[in-house]
Amino acid sequence: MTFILDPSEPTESPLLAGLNPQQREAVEYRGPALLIVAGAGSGKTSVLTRRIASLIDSREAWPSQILAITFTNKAAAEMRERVESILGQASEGMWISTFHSACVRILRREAEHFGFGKNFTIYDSADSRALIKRIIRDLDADTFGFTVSGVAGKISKLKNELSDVESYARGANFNDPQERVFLDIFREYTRSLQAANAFDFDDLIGQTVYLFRAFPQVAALYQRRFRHILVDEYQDTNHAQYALIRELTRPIEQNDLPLDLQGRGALGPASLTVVGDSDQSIYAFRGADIRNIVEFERDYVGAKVILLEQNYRSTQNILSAANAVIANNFDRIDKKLFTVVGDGDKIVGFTGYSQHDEAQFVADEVTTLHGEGVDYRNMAVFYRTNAQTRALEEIFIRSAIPYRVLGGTKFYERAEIKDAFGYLIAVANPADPMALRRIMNTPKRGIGGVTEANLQSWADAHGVTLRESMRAAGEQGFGPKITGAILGLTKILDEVGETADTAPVPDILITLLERTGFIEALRASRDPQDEARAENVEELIAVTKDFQKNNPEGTLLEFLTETSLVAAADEIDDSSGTVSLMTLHTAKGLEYDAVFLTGVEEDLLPHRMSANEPGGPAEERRLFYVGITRARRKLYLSLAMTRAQFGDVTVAMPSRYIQEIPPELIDWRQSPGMATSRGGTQPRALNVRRDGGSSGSLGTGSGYERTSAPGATALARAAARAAQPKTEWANTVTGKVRDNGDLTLVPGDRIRHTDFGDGKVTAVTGVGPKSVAEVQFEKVGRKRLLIKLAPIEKL
DNA sequence: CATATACCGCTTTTT
DNA sequence: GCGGTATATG
Repeated sequence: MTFILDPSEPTESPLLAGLNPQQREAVEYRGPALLIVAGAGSGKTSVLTRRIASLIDSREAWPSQILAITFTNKAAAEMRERVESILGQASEGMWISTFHSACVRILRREAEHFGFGKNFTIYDSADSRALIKRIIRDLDADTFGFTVSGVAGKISKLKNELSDVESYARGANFNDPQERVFLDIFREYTRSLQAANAFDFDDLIGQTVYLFRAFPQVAALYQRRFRHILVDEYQDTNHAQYALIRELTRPIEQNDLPLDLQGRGALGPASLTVVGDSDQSIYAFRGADIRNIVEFERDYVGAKVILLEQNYRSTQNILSAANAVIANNFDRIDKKLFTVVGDGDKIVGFTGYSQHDEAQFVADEVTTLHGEGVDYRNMAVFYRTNAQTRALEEIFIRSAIPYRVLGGTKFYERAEIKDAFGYLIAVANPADPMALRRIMNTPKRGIGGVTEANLQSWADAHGVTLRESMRAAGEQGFGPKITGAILGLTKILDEVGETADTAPVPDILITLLERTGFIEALRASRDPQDEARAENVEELIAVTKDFQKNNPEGTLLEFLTETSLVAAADEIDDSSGTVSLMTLHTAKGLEYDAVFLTGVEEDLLPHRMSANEPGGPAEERRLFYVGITRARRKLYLSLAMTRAQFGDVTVAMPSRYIQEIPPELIDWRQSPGMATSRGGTQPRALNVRRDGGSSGSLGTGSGYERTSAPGATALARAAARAAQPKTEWANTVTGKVRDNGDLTLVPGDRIRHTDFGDGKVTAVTGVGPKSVAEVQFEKVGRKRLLIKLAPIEKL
């Protein structure tokens, strides 16, 4: 974040140095409630950190009286660092964390008040779905048309509204068999979580609210502790989160205080600061309620509102585009971002013939920018859906561009990693049957589905947990081999479990994996993929060692908590020197010198699925707006004319949002209007109806003349599909991955690339499978290629 | 009970 | 174009 430093200003306090008047007021204002309406890039993080620092610096608050809620753990860590660097001291006791992390912390301390243990498991969405799937099967609910995702979505929605089984039942229509069955599922789901000593993601918030409401003396504990509460990204809070803040900012009832503190004068409500921008609200789909911010002044009477409109991040061209786009959302308070840094470069537009072509454009620009001195870590590629990464990754690998995909969080989703976690959870929380089921027969021990079901029904009949049923396997008439296998596993879990609270996490994991032969089984397997799986598990061991190094006192429970609550953006490693690839949602709150916004097409952005939802297109527009405003200096908008979905090719149309940007702000390298299905140069789609006609051609053709391309009209679609082999598009890149084995190249070699044609190697860097050739192609210029994977042959 | 094969449905975004 | 599930076979 940069600030304009005006040397003429008195520097009365370093806390206020370089702030504009509104920012300054946001730091200094004192009162019960403050809403900071902060446009994109208006320096709100700096304002928040300085506000916290100033509260501590002036002795108005101890660090331990501060609770700051951020959207990601990474943002929390950064905020803590910055507060500490301003104050020049550690700020012990300050809570800066996400909603979910803060609630876990509270719940671990207080869970025993209402029938949970502090060692509860956190079910991620995959766990929830697995449980729901089981319940649907057990209740034969699929015959009523219930799907796992449907039920999961509905339950999540209800929990975000703080509904539980009872309150839902009160309003339910029992004449509707569907509703009765849903209620059964919901009830069973809730019961299962309770029995498993587990919370799902939504429970973490909802149950904390329940805890505060049901146990006022517990609430008073936290109301008394947190005197200053600050919430970032307030526009994306849902009802449960809103209620949580509401509970924490309640005046404290005298008789809820411990006796020795009663009668020592009333303690008013904590002061609340929220920061948000309704134009950046992009989580309505998961229950975020924009009214939380719109109605803040009504909820907190006497609240002060401060507007931050000056942008310190982007060039004026980027801001003008952003302003123009968001102005199309009616029903918003008009707010115009401005800057004093000047127009900057134009936005660059590009239309590829396929998503590979588009990806190649992005890769080429990344390489060019890198050549101009822009570090890889200052570039990011955004997209609407995770599926879009495939083409980008393919091309990036071949172009030898270091990149990282955020939020695929593939690692923790891998089966072998979930299995390893299954062992850890089984040790930490013996009541959890889901973890147990995962590992019962991994590695293979001959305990199959039938045995598992028998163990479960014995458990149900005797009213005990699955784990206890396993301990009693000897009484259940299994064969000697199976009984031995069950008891053997139980013994290992029980013995390791005794050290669960004290032993270092890597020791626990290694002991479990060794005694169960988990890794050994993977290594011994003849499936070649199992070797990679074994390596992944080794990687997990490294992760636990890392954790223990950073948290010498860290326990298994803390490790499990930390790994359950990672957000996509937490994975960014600022020192890594890689280009970041992420969804537009993940991009919120981040900023980069150069931003590539890809797939700006109808049905993708706005996404097809959002079309029918009320408020859908407007939310998609905010998403686009968020993407644009992440860019500091260079913004690229790209799209493809065809996109492969489900394997076959579909025609894509430029997004309506592109038209909302004043044309003079965009420099089209290859405009959507340049090529049509009929092989002509009719303007395509932009400002044009589908039946042709002409007007508003954007950009002027330059260099790329196509003889044919997939069609833009419905009529042309069939013809395009039948007639066009990909190879006819000279600028496209084939989707094949190949392996050139040990092919070595030296400068001077001539090569032929399936897409780029002939060229001469000018330099070779790197060793072994990572060696990269720099090639001067005759037609398309200079490119970097990963020798092992590029579709090339030596001439 | 484990392994191999065929098929279906699906993909929006996330803590 | 994939991953998960249902089915058949050893």
